[in-house]
Amino acid sequence: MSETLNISDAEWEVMRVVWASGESTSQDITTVLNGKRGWSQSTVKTLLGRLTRKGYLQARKNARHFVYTTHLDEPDSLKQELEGLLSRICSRKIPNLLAYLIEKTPMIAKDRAMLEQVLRNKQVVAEVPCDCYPGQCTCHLHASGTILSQHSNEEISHEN
Amino acid sequence: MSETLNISDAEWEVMRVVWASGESTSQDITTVLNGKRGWSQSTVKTLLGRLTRKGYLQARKNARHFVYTTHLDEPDSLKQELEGLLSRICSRKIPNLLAYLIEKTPMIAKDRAMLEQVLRNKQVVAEVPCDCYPGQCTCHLHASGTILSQHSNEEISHEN
DNA sequence: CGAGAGCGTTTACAGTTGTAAACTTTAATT
DNA sequence: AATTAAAGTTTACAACTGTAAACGCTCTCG
Repeated sequence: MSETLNISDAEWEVMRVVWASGESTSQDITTVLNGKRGWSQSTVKTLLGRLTRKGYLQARKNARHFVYTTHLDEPDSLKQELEGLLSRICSRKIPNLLAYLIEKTPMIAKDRAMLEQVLRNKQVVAEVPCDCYPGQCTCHLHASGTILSQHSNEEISHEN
Repeated sequence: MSETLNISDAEWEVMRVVWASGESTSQDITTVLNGKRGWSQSTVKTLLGRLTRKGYLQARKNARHFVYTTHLDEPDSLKQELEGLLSRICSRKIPNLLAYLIEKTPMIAKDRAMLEQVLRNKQVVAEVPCDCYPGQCTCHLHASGTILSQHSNEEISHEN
């Protein structure tokens, strides 16, 4: 339905306030972000405008003022942003990345137990296919026709 | 030493080619990215220029042409980009995010075993502190002075 | 040695982002 | 009803991105 979610860093700061309080006035948000980032009311208002235009926030008229709410879910939104980043590397390398994340994330015993449980239930496959475009991953080095010509002695054909 | 790594999506496409082949000429890269994204030689050259200026790529003069290399490590670079995203949510919520990532990442048995091992070795703490700025996380709702003023009690909910 | 091929550099240009001032509309107060 | 304060809207503007054409230097081939 929605296009790819696209929330900038500054916009995310605003979203966090809305997510935290459920409903926020422009003033609420300004108070928080002025404290955290020193932003002026103008800045927050611009961000609110952009987020509303993008459809990520709804402005509802309250007795005196506008109240902003969102239909977006915070963890879901972050997941979407994560997808983009994770697609930057070969899917075969992602488990290693996960290992790193697990190592560096502080957690309590319950978290660890939960993750262990998830892992225990995890279905594995016989082989994870490399999803990279040839020439962007070493998985393809041994593949048949490598796109790259070995730049050595031969001169190059100029296509167009 | 280096500032926060900052590689845009388009630049990353170029980096991937260099990472994959170790050494690439502008032409190598153009070939790959023309195939994958339809980019012209000009586009690739611009990107190469920007990456070189940022210090992410080195241009070394070979016999006839330039060869680009990098000192950056691909997984490390991605980790750095990930940090930025992960700092968008409360550190207490990260384990749940990890659970999601584990679930959705296809892996082979060895990967799962490796992750299980990592988890087994994982040190846990008694409590994970909320690292959010007050007003940006519900962890702070019960904290003493809430920054946000409660806006009026009367609710106007015209939800559709 | 001159011409063309190849490659890096400069310039271009629209769209997004970060930050904010100025302007306008609306609602509360006197 | 006029004034004013608050909130939304418009305008601003530089930096960064995505995409690419034009320009210029150098190396190689004839």
